[in-house]
Amino acid sequence: MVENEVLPDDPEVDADAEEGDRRRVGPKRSEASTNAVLVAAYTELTEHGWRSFSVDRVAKNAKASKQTIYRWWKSAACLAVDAVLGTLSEKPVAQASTVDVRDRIAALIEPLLVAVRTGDGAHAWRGALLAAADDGEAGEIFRAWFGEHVKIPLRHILAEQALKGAVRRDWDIDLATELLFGPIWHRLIAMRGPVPEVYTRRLVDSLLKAIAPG
Amino acid sequence: MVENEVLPDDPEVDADAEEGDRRRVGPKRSEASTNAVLVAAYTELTEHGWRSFSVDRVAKNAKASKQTIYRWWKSAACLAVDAVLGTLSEKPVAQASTVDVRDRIAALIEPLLVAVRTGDGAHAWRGALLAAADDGEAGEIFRAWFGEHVKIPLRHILAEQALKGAVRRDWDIDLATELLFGPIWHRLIAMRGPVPEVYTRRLVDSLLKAIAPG
Amino acid sequence: MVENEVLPDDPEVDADAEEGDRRRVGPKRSEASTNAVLVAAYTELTEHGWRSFSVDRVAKNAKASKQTIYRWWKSAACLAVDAVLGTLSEKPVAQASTVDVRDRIAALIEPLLVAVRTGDGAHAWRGALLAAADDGEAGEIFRAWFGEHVKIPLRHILAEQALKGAVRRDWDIDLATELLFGPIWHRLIAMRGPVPEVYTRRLVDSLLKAIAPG
Amino acid sequence: MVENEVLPDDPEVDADAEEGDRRRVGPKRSEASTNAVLVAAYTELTEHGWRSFSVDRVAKNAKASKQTIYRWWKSAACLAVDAVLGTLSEKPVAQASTVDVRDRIAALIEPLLVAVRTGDGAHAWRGALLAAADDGEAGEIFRAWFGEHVKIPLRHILAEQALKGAVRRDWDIDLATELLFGPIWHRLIAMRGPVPEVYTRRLVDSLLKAIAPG
DNA sequence: AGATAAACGAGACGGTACGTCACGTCTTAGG
DNA sequence: CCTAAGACGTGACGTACCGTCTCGTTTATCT
Repeated sequence: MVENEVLPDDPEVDADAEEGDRRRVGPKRSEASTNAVLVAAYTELTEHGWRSFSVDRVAKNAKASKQTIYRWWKSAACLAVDAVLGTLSEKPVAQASTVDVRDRIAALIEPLLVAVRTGDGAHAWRGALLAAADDGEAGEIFRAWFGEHVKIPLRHILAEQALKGAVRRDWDIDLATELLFGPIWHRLIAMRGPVPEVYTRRLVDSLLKAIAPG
Repeated sequence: MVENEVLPDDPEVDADAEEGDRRRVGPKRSEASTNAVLVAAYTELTEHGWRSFSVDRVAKNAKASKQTIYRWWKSAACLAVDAVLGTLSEKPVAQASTVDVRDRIAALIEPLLVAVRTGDGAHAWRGALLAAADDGEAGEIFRAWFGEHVKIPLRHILAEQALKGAVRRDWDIDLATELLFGPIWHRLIAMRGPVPEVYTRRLVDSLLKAIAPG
Repeated sequence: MVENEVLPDDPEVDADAEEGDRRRVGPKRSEASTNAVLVAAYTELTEHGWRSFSVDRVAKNAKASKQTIYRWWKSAACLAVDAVLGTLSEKPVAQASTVDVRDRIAALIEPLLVAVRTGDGAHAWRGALLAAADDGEAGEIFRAWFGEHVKIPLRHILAEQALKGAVRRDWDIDLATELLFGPIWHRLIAMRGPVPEVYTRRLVDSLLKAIAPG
Repeated sequence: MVENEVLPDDPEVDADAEEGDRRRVGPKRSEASTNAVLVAAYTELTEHGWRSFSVDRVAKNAKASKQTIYRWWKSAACLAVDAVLGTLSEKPVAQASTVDVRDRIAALIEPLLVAVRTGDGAHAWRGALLAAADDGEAGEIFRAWFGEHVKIPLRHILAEQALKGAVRRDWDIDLATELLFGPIWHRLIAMRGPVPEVYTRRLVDSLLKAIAPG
């Protein structure tokens, strides 16, 4: 789950310091409220899209106060991005390098492709994308998630392939990610349509062809 | 220039009807006003982005009344899309089939790539895309333009190549367009950044490799 | 009725100028809306008092928008004062100097005393007073009204009496008004109670005694 | 000092009951905190007036928690009234009946008149009055104080004068107090201005004249 | 010396209202 | 009949406070 980081500065770092634990007092962030807001925000995206995304409505549906929302999320856009990213599996399983490279790459786009298969999922993801494109902070959150969950794993995979000579020498991680995801955004954003069911193989093929050596 | 078609009633159809010359009287649409609105809308996109796009502000800056805007454009999104698309050259010159295929494909993306090279252009195009993604009508306008100026020309080119055997038999126009444009959207929308200057060749190459026969 | 003056600058002044009529175009202020707001504001005062006076509620009850309220009144306090002062008879009839001085003075406080006789009236007037005391602009409006409808008439009356020798030479209009009205505010504000029914004579007597010559 | 009575239910009543001594344990009310809150509340009144009086701000400035404030004062209005009344001298010295009656009456209004001479004092007192007028409980507190420190002493004085025949037979304590204080409220509330420096004599004179026999 | 309980600072929470902004519609007067 | 100007009802914005509540810490008194 990606959020505005409010972590209480890593207590274990100085926990064994003699006495200097200057810990917060007072009530803690309410988990129930947080979850209700995230769910309501996701629903809001599916029902009203990004342009008509209303924090008032999210607050009402989550039985939360607007103040609570603005306390933990910098903007409506951040909330929208967070709500959608949070629905994806927390951590992609690190895959052994013996697995077929096609499958390993496919695993990076599969969760997203599954999510946008349904109408609601497509609406929500389109909304999150638009929010991330509208708002600087939300963009940061999205790109941070994208870097961690996509770019870094993909870089590992391709670096291995490069060692084997299966990838041209001047391969570029940016080119690779945009070949994998660009087509999805095209369908989702520019064409405003659903993303077809059988699509994974096509994307992986395009990528592998484009960066094949020779 | 793409606009909400309000050209009603094709005057020549019933002009010579027996006495139906119920022709419009009064002043015609003011060209000056139209242009001022389009310019103001473009500026609005570059300065405020799509989320904060304000028709009130456009009207004020264009010294036009809101009524005038709503008379000729169905929504703010339509206006935004129209304002941006209108800045592209009216008609791509139909190119002889003798020209190199790389250059002919490049000509389809070149105007867009040139436009988004500047910060303002990137903001404006990003805004137009978001508007088209937000709003059904605006999406139609965008896709109509895209079909006419990109998809049809590209289809012609690829069909010719297919005849020469330079393109695999199962080539698909949708796959082709999304390979050409997807990466641009990825940079513009998902990464919220500028699009690099030397990019055309890379896109054309990716496409040709992906649809190369064999 | 006392309001933020938006009078269209006295058109008859330059109406007969040859051509320079730079008149406003566009819709005029809606009388219906104005009245509905004033009524709702008065009711709001009687039902919730000044501290809990809510512009949102006034707007809702008047079926008006908050924008409309803020367009014509500088603040909630100004609206509250205006709503209450507007319920008093527009102009006190100018009275002949032959009428008994007691009655002429009584006529200055009678409308107010009648108004605060009922519970609602007392609540409303208390609210208006508090609003005028809270807010600078609202205070101006109240004092302007007070000057015009009370101080000036009272000064005339007392000046006449002074000529007859019925009033001491060093009479002071401020002293006079505060002797007449101070007791009312004491009852209304400090004691938070109603103002007794038979009260006029007492106030007039106190005043006349205090400024009697000798 | 006038406060919401939170006396711990008269312990001596049942203290010697057989085993009912369920006495309080734990820390007592913190005097430092109480004073800090009262000072902060007074400052808040002088700086923001009553309408914008904020308990949050008082708590922050007093380095107290809101809980502590709400534990000891029923409402913001009560706190405001308490903070202002607390600044007046605790007990007016009971004056011998040989002192001149003018001076004895003057002593009842002098502390207030001195307090409102400064800008801050006038703001604070205006605020306290408005708070007392807005809120029922705060009004009670104010009127209780007023009864004890003004009405009762004044009644004694006037009763003595009545015995001497210096006051008309139908004198009324309410009339007397409102003649003494009404003018002050008029200046403070209705005119929103300062109260002039030389004023005491005028008020006492008005009162004595109004209730003089004959 | 515990154990118990209240007071305290801090501050999160569900709410209500604020005053502003923008929406899309409607009204007026001028050309 | 188009246009500029702009008032209107609607509704969302992001902020400020409200009064209640939950924390963990700090006293004070009672076992």
